[in-house]
Amino acid sequence: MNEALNFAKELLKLRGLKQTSSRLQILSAIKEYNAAIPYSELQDTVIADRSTLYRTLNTLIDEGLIHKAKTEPNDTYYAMCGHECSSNSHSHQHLHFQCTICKRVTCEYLQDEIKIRLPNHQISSVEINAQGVCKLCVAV
Amino acid sequence: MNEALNFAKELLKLRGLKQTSSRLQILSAIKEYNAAIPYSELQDTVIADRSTLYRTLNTLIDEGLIHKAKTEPNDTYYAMCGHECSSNSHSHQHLHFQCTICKRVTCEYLQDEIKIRLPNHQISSVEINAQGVCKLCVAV
DNA sequence: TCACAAATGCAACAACGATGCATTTAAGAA
DNA sequence: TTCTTAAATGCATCGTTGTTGCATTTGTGA
Repeated sequence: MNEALNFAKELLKLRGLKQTSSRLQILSAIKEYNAAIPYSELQDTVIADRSTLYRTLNTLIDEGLIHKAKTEPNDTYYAMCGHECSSNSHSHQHLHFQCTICKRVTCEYLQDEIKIRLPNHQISSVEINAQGVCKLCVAV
Repeated sequence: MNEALNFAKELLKLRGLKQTSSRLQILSAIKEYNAAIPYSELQDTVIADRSTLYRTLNTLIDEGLIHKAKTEPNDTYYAMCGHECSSNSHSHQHLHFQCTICKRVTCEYLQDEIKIRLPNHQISSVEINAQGVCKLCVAV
């Protein structure tokens, strides 16, 4: 009946990856968190050596299962990727939003695509981080 | 005849700040670099204790003289602010661009302003980081 | 030249992130 | 089910970034 765990197992099977303890724990934790999960939360939750945690996170990123979000001043968050990501390419049509009140970090998809042009530059990737007040905290 | 040093002195005088050794060194170094300067470069260049370097950088940021740019995966750069910044507010109508070839980080001002709207969110600040190939490396 | 607040150097500490190496484990083959 | 093997893990260790407390030094204005 552990929904997040089943999700993690399915996802690993689908991508042809080993179902190791740390992978299952990490993916479950992210799934259950319902927002980008802070590294410290993973550290507290996942039962594994710190080096294993880092290595596994990097593996999952390389495989296109999760991605990283950085916030000011210095925190790292992890979130699930969509189906469009793979070990070949991460393509994220979203930005990362951090609420200055509750500190939650979420992936927000935009209706209008953002085009950025710089004369004489070839832009290959753009990363957008926004800060403000989220819909839950606005209501208060 | 040291232009960058004179610039640093003038800037500090203009803002009513003490002309200390680390401030002058840092501002001169940034001015001379002609791009956002990596922290490691400051570390190698500025003759001061590491803690002084950090404290002074934070002071200059607080006073609105410089600002920080972060790049993937984990580097911090520092650049001059425009006149519009002060100890009260940093307002940056630009993005940070890092060339994947020469690694230089520059502040790039956009002609068309970017508006980002998220339903039910109050956005207070937006930070944009772009990666690609700069005009110098494109030519090669 | 003096006084004082501010800046500095030094020491120590914490967190993040990486790596080498021996051991354990997941998963497919026999 | 058992065996095999590559991959994953734990442990030890290292380096960098960033912070803080405290005694000493320095810049500036009187």
